[in-house]
Amino acid sequence: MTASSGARRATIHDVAFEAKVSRGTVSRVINGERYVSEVARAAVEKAIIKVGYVPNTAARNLVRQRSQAVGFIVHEPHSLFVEDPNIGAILLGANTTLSNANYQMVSLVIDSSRDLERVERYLGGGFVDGVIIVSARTEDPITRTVSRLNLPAVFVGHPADLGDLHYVGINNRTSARAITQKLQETGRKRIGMVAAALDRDSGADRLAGFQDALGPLFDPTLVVEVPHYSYTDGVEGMAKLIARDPSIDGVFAASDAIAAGVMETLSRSGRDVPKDIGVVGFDDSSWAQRTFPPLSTVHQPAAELGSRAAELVLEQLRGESPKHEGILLPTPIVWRGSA
Amino acid sequence: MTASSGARRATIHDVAFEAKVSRGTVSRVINGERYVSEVARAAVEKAIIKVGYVPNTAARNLVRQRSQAVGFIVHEPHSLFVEDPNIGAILLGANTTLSNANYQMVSLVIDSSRDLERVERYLGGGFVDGVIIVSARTEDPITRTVSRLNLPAVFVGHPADLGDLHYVGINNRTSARAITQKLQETGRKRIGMVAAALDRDSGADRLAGFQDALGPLFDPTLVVEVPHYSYTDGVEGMAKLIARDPSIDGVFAASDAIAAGVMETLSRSGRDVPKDIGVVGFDDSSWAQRTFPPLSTVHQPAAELGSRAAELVLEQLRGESPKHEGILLPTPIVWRGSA
DNA sequence: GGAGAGTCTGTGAACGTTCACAATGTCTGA
DNA sequence: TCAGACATTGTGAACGTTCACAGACTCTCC
Repeated sequence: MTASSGARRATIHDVAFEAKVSRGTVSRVINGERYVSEVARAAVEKAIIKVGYVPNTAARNLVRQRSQAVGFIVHEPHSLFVEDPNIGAILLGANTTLSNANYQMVSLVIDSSRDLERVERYLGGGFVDGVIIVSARTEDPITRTVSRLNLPAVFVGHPADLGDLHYVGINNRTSARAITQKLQETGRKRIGMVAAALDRDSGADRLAGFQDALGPLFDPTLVVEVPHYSYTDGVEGMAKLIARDPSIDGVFAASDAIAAGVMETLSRSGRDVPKDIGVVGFDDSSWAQRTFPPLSTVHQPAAELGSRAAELVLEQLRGESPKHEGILLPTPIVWRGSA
Repeated sequence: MTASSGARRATIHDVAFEAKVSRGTVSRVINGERYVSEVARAAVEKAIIKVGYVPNTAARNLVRQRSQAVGFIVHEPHSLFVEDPNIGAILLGANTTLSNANYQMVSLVIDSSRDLERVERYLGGGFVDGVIIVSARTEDPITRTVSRLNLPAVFVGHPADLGDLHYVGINNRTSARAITQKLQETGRKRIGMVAAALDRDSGADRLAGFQDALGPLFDPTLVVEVPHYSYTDGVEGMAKLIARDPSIDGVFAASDAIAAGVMETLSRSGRDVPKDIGVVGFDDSSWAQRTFPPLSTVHQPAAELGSRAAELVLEQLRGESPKHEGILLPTPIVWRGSA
């Protein structure tokens, strides 16, 4: 109950009084412990409903010395956090799993070094029992922070210097190789790539996979690097690619948003997709269905990524040390009309 | 500190010992109260840094009888919560303001009646001190719940039956009228509308504003109703509009996402925007810049909506009763190339 | 019939704050 | 010089839980 509300909130004492047992017994019932007789349990359960008892989180957290909260740390510009459907889906997946386990999720966006400091203070202050970290880079200061604090952590994606920290991700390299091969099988000869976020493991691995697939045919002039996985970067990247080689007939875009931008540029330059040129993307986000024709892409199980990350954190919180250091989720190819 | 970490977390006692003052004085310094001498204050501040003290939220919340958290309730399907850039921006604005005031934000999505029950339990359990409610409908059960619990609440938007509950929003009706008039001024004669979400005040008001602008020229056959503010609804809505009157030369789409769908259909039907037909949207979300040509639309200050809502909740939490029952934010028209 | 194991229950202490109150000191003005 | 106001400080109690421990009871088996 809030301060403004008249009625006092029921406590464990009220339940104990109502059920004619002690605090201890009520506590045992609430926490599902052994050593409670059937009649006591029934009486307590009835009393809980009668007085409308809900445990006080603050009191419980105080004595148990934890916060019952998990931090969801996104190391990206604010705007991307809002727009990127991928991050949104990861967040939602994590949130669902955590709240089912009665944990609260606190989102923390790091957009500046001031933010970083604030987040580190927050983590050090014991406001969260564990963290899920999205889109960390290699040598990310946040990685050191969680190591130092000895805070149960799970990364979505896996920067190179993760040490023995846990992660859940996908194999960007083999997935990129697979979809590039599929694109080759449609008979394309001059295949380029709009690569992005090369400071992130995901970006670098997608490029590597692309190169794997092409093998000796790989031509570095047909690779354009752009900073972000964004629509506008796709628009500009494709323009450069066309300028470099107008005869290009296939493009692997490092993300669906980029692919949407790529298709925009292609349509403005009068090229027909997929007749003149085939386009494939990566993520299978909501972008993929907004393009025309709909995009062939790699399905990234974003929501599951989030919920598996949450599970790994919960395992550590329960004191189990997860069997796997990292989990890689499968990434089926979704073939639509764009290639 | 976490249970797994060795070092004990510093408490107020450690600070008091270090600064050679009492608990009470430390508490006064932390909470910025009067009646602390300069020398005591300085000693305490120094000690806090030395021992690395961070207040324990659980203990504080326990004695103060509050949770220091605000619920962010979204009454929409999960998927919309993730995709809709508007809701995302509102969320971000609210989150920023709340965390600056040292409040935590807890997102709660209501997608089913089971969710509703869970959320009501959560609110009744005192887990939040206040709530921000997004996209409630008229006669929404959540409205009754917050009234009953006497929980400080602020709505984003204003369903008809809000009573004396506070809200922050925009004037959908006058904004819709203004942009429709602007579209008329470009010389269009046959103007239609793809209306959406008529069960929501926003949807109904946008339609009303459209009708206001057209006055006697209003022709109900040129209004198509679709369920959601979504891209695919825009695609289908425009197809119907063309079928009803192929000579249509102007469209007001109830949202930017719808407008993007509308433009997709127009491009497939071989119509040029803005030469053959002018299109205007509503929201000024990221969609508006993804279309080609970029969309003329009504700017909805989504982030500010969120932060103002948060401010209103915080005011109530401080015991002030806000001066205004509702706040309406200005909505400038952003004129780009689509009309 | 008594030892020992197992089950069930109640109680005091602790978690780390805030808050009201009492005690002390200092200043001001008559 | 002293009353009263005001500033400053310390202390005990309370917030609502959990947890360890001790005590009581009930079996089982020799």
